[in-house]
Amino acid sequence: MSAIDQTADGLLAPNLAVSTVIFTLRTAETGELKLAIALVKRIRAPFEGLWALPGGPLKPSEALGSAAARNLRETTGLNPRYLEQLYAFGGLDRGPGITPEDRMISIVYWALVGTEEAELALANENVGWFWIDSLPELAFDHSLIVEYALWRLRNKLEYSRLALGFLSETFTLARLREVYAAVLGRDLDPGNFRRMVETDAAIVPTGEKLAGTKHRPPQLYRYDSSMGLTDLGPLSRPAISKATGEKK
Amino acid sequence: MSAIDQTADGLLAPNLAVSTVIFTLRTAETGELKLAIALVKRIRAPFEGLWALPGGPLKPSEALGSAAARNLRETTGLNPRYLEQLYAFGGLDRGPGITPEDRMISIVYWALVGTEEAELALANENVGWFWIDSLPELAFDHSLIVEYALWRLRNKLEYSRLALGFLSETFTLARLREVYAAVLGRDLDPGNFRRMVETDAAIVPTGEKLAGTKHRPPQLYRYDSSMGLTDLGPLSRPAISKATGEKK
DNA sequence: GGACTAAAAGTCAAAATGACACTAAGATAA
DNA sequence: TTATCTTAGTGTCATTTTGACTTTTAGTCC
Repeated sequence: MSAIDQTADGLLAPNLAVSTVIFTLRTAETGELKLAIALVKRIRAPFEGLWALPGGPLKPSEALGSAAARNLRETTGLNPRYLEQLYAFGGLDRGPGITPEDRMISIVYWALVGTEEAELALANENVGWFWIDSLPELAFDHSLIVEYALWRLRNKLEYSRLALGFLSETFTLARLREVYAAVLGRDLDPGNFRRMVETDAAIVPTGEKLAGTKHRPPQLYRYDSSMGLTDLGPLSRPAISKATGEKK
Repeated sequence: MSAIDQTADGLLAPNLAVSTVIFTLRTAETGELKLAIALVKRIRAPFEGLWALPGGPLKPSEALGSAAARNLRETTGLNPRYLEQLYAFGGLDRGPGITPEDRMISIVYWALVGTEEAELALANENVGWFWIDSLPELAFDHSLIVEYALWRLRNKLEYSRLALGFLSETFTLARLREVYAAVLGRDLDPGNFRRMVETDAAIVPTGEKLAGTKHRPPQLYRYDSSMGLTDLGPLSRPAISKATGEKK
């Protein structure tokens, strides 16, 4: 049961796993949107009984991002709206009682899933959503990982369209503003927020209004998905050696 | 010589390597600073004879960042001024002729080394500096990796103090501006640049001036290193499971 | 002393930002 | 039928930030 094996050239190959921080927004009892993540309960040592990030080993002929997406589907039954690599954690101090022999390299992704879908996600005694502001004790160094993922999410939200990853096809500006408020943890001025969104060519009015409110009916907007939620630079292109570069 | 081995639980563990994109600035024949990276020549298949990023396997009880720093020392004889994880590349299409059995996961770091030190770095027929704007054909998907590292460097330069990673203890504003120009590939207005730097409390005048110029002697500045070159968020803290969190 | 060079300081208009006030369009209550 | 409530949507204004540019300063070189 050792996590380490001898490779052909005499070096020790540490075990490799892919985990994902899955964010969603859910409606709290107070009626406001709140940020939550998906956790699974560990059913074996170490840290048996504690909550941890969903994850698993990497399959032999599986790309890293595919492994994260598969894992997300298997634990929540959902497809991510957005998926990005977060960081590779491979320190030797990833938890008390972890010896260098048990050493584990985790390639961690983070994902956004829609508010509506998240309600339908499978949840049982071993899988569940947890409010980001009141997480239980987590296994390994997963608390740090979640903290870092949250930091990235908050940063990116301010200079990208990531917020749309939480919403469905059409939405009102008030709803979009709620997303920002929930993630950033502070309210935004409605007027200034509207000005900001209107300068973004990727967010366009549908022409229809949302009926049934007890006040003036708001305009519905749509996201022009040809523009992408964020700028990943060269990584958005397929990975091809410019050298002998054929293949597409 | 297979790159894959059977682990105890029956899964195949892919080989894992750590590579680094090492940036420096060097003085070109024209006298201006230009961005360069360190490459090593491959002495075995695949891609034998082509240039590649310096890297090597991860040692059993070595942290990922330590492996990158060690590797940097071994290939250039230098210590990095700045070192940050870039990305984990683990796709199945990392180069022509690479089968799923040869699959390799590369955890790539990027580093900055000082302009002065870089001149002293070891260079022979198998290691050398290459101008970023005229790279040779690279092995594997290393062209993409370099492109991505450059994109990150350029982005971070604009909202951090990373430029100082290329310079030594004291420097003039003109020199610092040269660094920006070299990395970003465009000139900056001297007046506006000065205004920007002067709002940064981490860059302070030493009180001394640089003599020997054929014009008005410029003020020397120093970097207050208590502030850090960039904000890495929660990752700047030591990784400790909040759970049973002792250890420092 | 005059020409030359880059340092350093200053000017100014345009653009972006933050804090508000005001008007519009519906539902609901009197 | 009219007043009230609530949020949508528009408009204003002062402050800050940004980019382009001018002027003055302190040295070297001839």
